[in-house]
Amino acid sequence: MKYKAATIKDIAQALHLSTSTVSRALRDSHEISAATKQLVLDHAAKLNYHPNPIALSLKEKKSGSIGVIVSEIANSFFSQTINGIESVANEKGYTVIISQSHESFEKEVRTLHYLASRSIDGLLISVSSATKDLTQLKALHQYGFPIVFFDRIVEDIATHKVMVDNFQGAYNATMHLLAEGYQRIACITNSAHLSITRERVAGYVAALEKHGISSHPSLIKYCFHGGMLLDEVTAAVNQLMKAKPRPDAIFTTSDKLTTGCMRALKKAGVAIPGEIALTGFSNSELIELLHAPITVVRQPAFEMGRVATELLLQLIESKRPVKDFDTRILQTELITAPEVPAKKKGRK
Amino acid sequence: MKYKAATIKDIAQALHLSTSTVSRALRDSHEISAATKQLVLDHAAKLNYHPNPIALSLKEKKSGSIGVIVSEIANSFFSQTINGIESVANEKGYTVIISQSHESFEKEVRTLHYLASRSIDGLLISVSSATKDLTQLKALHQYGFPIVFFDRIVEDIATHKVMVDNFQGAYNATMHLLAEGYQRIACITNSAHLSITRERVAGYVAALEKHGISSHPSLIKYCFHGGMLLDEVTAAVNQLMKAKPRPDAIFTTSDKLTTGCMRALKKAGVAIPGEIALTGFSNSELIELLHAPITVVRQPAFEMGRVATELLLQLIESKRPVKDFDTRILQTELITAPEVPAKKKGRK
DNA sequence: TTTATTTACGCAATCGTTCCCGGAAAAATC
DNA sequence: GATTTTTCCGGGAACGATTGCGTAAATAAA
Repeated sequence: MKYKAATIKDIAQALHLSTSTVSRALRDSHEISAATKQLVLDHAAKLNYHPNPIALSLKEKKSGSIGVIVSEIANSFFSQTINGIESVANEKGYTVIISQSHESFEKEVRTLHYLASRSIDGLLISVSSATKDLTQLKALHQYGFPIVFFDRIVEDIATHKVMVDNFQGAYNATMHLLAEGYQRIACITNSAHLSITRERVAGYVAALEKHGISSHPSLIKYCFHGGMLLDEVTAAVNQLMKAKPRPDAIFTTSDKLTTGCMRALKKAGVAIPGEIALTGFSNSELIELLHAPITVVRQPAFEMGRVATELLLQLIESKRPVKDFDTRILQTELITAPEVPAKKKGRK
Repeated sequence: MKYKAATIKDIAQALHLSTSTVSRALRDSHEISAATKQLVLDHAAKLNYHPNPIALSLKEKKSGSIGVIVSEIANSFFSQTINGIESVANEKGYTVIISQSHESFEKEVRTLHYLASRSIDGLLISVSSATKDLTQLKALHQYGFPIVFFDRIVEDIATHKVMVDNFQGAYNATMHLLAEGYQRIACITNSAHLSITRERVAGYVAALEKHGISSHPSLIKYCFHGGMLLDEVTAAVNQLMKAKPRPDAIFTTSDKLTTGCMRALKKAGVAIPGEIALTGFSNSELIELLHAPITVVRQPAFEMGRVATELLLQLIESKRPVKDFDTRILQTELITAPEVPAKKKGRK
């Protein structure tokens, strides 16, 4: 199916003009007479002419598109972030190309190569939970390629970064559980490679210590695949349920882990919050409809997307190499569950 | 921040060769000596050379990317569909450019123009609930531009289409409610413009008639914005709750409507399924975690994405104009709620 | 040795657009 | 009427890569 778009040359031939004249007429140059301009414009409209963006890109040495790599689109947090990214990008006339790593390092690297060779002008990335080797990213970065990290940061690479105050978010959530009287709080978290994992676990530990409770390594479960594999989460939950003094609460550090944990508990027949309380990071809009009303840490995902994109475009459009980089920290919000069963109150 | 990629010319100059020789060496042409090939390959690796896809696109007159327009990414059904689209596209070496209409006709038209002028090779689209004017789409189609419709079809335009058996899905869901003894079943559905609305409502009506129940227009509520506006759904629910003989069940025809309806019922303090039963289309993975276990119609979203993309690529890569078009109908699945409260059984 | 055939490479056009020059005709100035 | 200045437009290179064609040298066949 061949579909041939009209070119400047078509207009030129039809009107017995040169391509330069047509080009200038279309760009409303001052050195073209009003009569000729009108002629060209009319004919262009008749042919439904649109400048070929690919030819433009080739000349301008920029594609007008930015790449985004996230682990999963089917994740409230990321889809909200993408909405933020899209809103800024479209405002500025950029196209957004979204790719998913599905938490696989190999897929991430493939995607990275693919996007980079696809002539995108810059990259927004939240690394996969499996990412430990940074050579590819570093190479791209040292090459002068504009990259902005969001959510899951890579500390080693000097560029703009946007994230939430993970420590504080986790701290608040844990403090909330402690305030409700829970004492033995477990934590199910992501791959230990991730910046967000370290920070969120640190916040959790700090909250416990604030209450004079020392954190138990056996109560912190790392899920390498970040909740992508339900089995992994289920295993973590089951191990926790078998601990000698059973934990009375679980704090989860991501969307998939929160819902995965809930799924595992439901399957195991453990009542929330009757037998165990649950609190975690989540941007799902369905939280309030869940069978167990839980308190969640919500991230300003849309805002994060906006900020990251603004920084990236700034990087792309900067005339000279940018040397000092921003790290923007946004605040999370603790959305407390509408009603906490009375029996739980004043448990301490 | 200028980032200059190595070109074929750089290699040619460094090695005192012509660009043609370098190009042929890289493409492993038989008319280049093994020695020269090795030289070129080595130098290309050293410079981290990658062919400029934009230059290629200009020559080949194809961009190697396809556009996708959906109403919302943050919707389980669409994000699953996109995963299917991505899987096929990537297999075949195509890039996917995703855009959202947010159920706005204006945004859809803007996006359409934008994508079309962005040199995509083809388009996959599920039209917005607000789309009534088809001139833009028709123009593009008559122009010979490859388009495949999925989910929300446009009947007037002759091209490949992929959808589920909406009639049957709705019929099954309604029959399920009837089998459980519900008699007065309302329906909350999408904009009346949409193909899926007509078909699903027809399935609902047919099931009622099968049981000798005539459908009441007052029990069918059309939400123009397709659940994007919670207020609209809430209003519909509230009206239904005030009907003289109150309906004892609601059938919803889309993801957003199902959860929106549940939200409205919860706010109104109406118990599900105690006071009213709910069944509807939904691809959300959180359904089983909701406070009210409901039966849902699930669509093979991933599969739909795959099939639609295969058809589109077939259209794009076809040598001559395609004249006869496929309409693929996939089957839905009724996922019945795990346990239905006994009191509801044998209500009739 | 002469002719025919490979082998191995360079030249130049092409894709669609922009933009630097250069220049003819018209208009303005002296 | 002669010169200068505008006005308006065309020629051609450039962006990065591919490819048909031409051709020198090297090799094979006569």
